[in-house]
Amino acid sequence: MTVSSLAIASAALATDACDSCPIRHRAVCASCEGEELDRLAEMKTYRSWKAGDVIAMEGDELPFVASLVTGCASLTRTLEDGRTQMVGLLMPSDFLGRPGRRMAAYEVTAATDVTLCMFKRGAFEVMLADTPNVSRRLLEMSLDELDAAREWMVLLGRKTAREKVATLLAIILRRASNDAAPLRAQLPLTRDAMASYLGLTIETVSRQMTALRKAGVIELDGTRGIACHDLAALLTEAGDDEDGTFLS
Amino acid sequence: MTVSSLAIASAALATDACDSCPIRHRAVCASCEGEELDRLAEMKTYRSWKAGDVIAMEGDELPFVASLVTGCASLTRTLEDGRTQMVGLLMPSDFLGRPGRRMAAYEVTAATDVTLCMFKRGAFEVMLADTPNVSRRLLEMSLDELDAAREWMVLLGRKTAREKVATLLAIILRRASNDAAPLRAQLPLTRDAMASYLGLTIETVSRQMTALRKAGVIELDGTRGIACHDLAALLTEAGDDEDGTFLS
DNA sequence: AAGGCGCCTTGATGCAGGTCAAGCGACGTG
DNA sequence: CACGTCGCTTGACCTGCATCAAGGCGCCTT
Repeated sequence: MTVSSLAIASAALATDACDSCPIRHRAVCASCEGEELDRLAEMKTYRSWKAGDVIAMEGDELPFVASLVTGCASLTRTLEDGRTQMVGLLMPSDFLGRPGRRMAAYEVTAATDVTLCMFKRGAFEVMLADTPNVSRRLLEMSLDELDAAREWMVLLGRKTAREKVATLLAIILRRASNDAAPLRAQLPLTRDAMASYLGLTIETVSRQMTALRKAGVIELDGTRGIACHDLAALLTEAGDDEDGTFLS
Repeated sequence: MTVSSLAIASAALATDACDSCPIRHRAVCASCEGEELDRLAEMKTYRSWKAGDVIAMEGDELPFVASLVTGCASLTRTLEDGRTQMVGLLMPSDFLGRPGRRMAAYEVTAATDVTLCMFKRGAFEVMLADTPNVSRRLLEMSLDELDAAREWMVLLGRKTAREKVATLLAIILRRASNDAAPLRAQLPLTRDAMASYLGLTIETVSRQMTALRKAGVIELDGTRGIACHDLAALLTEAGDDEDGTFLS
């Protein structure tokens, strides 16, 4: 409403990680007009967690919805006997919390240090109801997540351990480095978290990582750093080396 | 707009499977007002497929969105080497097609005989844009599907073959019979489709079905009929019978 | 009636990935 | 410094499911 809040809004529009938008993405900001941005700016608060912190347990009251600003968080489901499967991996600009449902359906854990931009449910849902641009964007984001979940199901149901690990590494490498070989990244996940993502055990993940390294398709730098000159090789040739060239 | 179309709308409201609503569900119809129902009635057309028919291949142009009226259809993804994983199972009132994307992202196959209620994309999207009730309902449905996909991921990633089969049977039994033991159903899926759903082979599905029958937790009637007096037993005790009582 | 086909079941065997166990390097703490 | 812990790796072994193969049953066609 005031000149200063509009100035903040314009500044936000100049970056990809828009600061004033619940969905934290330029595509939305571009369609948010002044008044909406003002309302959002008044609703939001920030909060941070350390790597490993549990942000919410399954069944907890989650009195906010939020947009992930920095870091990486996971959604996991645990069966009665303790088996656990990751079912969501949130990266910056991803949305957390379901409008209209206060209970957390999954355990939410900070994989790395995390900052959330949080909105009180009441205010957010009022805004959703009378801001078609934002609700349409939220629908798009849900459908993108559904597509991602379906790709993930193919991975869980049909891929071999080596393909699983290669696929996950490729996803992370692509997100981290915007092209320009060699692709490099710091893994935001522990081996445990990777195993949970992939439906494998930690030992199998570890073995496949060293197998990929020995096959020459990736390089490891310490326990978190990875590099890859050829994503295609990672994804297709992974599992060759039949003559054992790299093992001798 | 006319008296007769309003009459049709009211009649539709009296049943759960609403005939005039793109989302085919009373919850939506209850929030759809007269004018919207009229517009929907003018947009829709019906079309049927036989069991086994391919409704759309991955990458096909899908010039409509639709609501599944009767029967059961599957979404599947196939890897380059032919491995295939089901990633969606549509039942009556489920929605098919993504607004804003004309390409089919998955192969759509009729599991049983199927009828779709179809809407031209252009008209549907115009209506979406200025009908908040319907677009909100579509968001809810997407989020429900996302939850279902995540349950499915737990199944694919962490459950044993026996648990997988038991879980699928329980889902079908619950949908088919509204309580009142013994639960009975005709499976809408072939063993092949079940294997595709579960990330297993057809042989393993078959073996687990007979194991569950021998353990006494289900009965089989021909190849498609199943019954179960005790869902809890199916889901928890599945895999016991350690002393072989039922095998002697 | 014979033959063929689609769908399902059952058996024998092999292997990918799980399980159990040991050890290693980095880091923090008394 | 010794010690414990945490995250990771590696090895040895085992098992659940895939694979390969055969056969049964219902149904259609000729």
